[in-house]
Amino acid sequence: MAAEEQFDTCTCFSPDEEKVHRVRAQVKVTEGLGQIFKALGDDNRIKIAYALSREELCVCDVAQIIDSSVAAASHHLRLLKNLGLAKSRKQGKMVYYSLQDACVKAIIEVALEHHRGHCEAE
Amino acid sequence: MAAEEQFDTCTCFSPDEEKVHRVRAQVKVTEGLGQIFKALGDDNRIKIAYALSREELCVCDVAQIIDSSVAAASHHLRLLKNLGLAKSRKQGKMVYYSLQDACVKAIIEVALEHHRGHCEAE
DNA sequence: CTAACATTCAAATGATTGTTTAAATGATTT
DNA sequence: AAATCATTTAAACAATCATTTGAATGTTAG
Repeated sequence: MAAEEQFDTCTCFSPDEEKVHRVRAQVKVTEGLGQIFKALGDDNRIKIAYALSREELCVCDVAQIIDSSVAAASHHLRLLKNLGLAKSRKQGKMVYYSLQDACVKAIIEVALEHHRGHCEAE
Repeated sequence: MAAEEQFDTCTCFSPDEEKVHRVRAQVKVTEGLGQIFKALGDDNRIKIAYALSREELCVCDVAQIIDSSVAAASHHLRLLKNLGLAKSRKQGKMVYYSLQDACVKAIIEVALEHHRGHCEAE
């Protein structure tokens, strides 16, 4: 019994082999999608994103809202912008940020709905 | 000029003080919301979540789909379950996982829509 | 009861990531 | 032009998190 040990941990291959291969192919559409969630998966950045869904804000405002240094706020805002979740507008020395589009707002709102428990069970 | 230096980095306090305080209060509704996004913000877990939105799967299936060890798959599934994003059902020695509700599915779908670029600009 | 199997658990390692600090842009005002 | 201010950048540090490994549960079949 040495040749069969090429399968290291689990032997439940045959029963759902077809299913596994099918889903494995479908799952490829999520490529790169994780970054969007990763961006919103920080306590400070979800605060920022929600704040931007309510008002256009400058870096300094954001820093005060999340109670952080300006550098940290700028860092988070740049990340959100680079991922296409936020956009910026320069006016004088100030830079104003807002959400990229209604779709980003929708993501936050649906997640909030789930978080509040207002979801039909399946 | 020593007394004024209690403000460490930024002096733009007065112009939007009211705005900042208002948004700072609104932002509190996002408390705990970051965890949901953090859960979906891992490349393997978003794959798992999307897979579960398509089919009910056992731990072993999931491990093969994301090409990981069974222990790692189990770890991710438990995390999704603990956060209320997935649910499980035991049948014999197997444990079958699926998404918690339609709301979780909606979060993924809206995010996918944004990721594909099918979003009305603001 | 024993053996085999799917899953879970727990500790340790390695990699990612958020924050801090200090310096550097870019823009306005005097 | 010099000084001030908002923002950005970069490097260093601290903290978080995913994965691995090996062992432990709990379930079914012989």
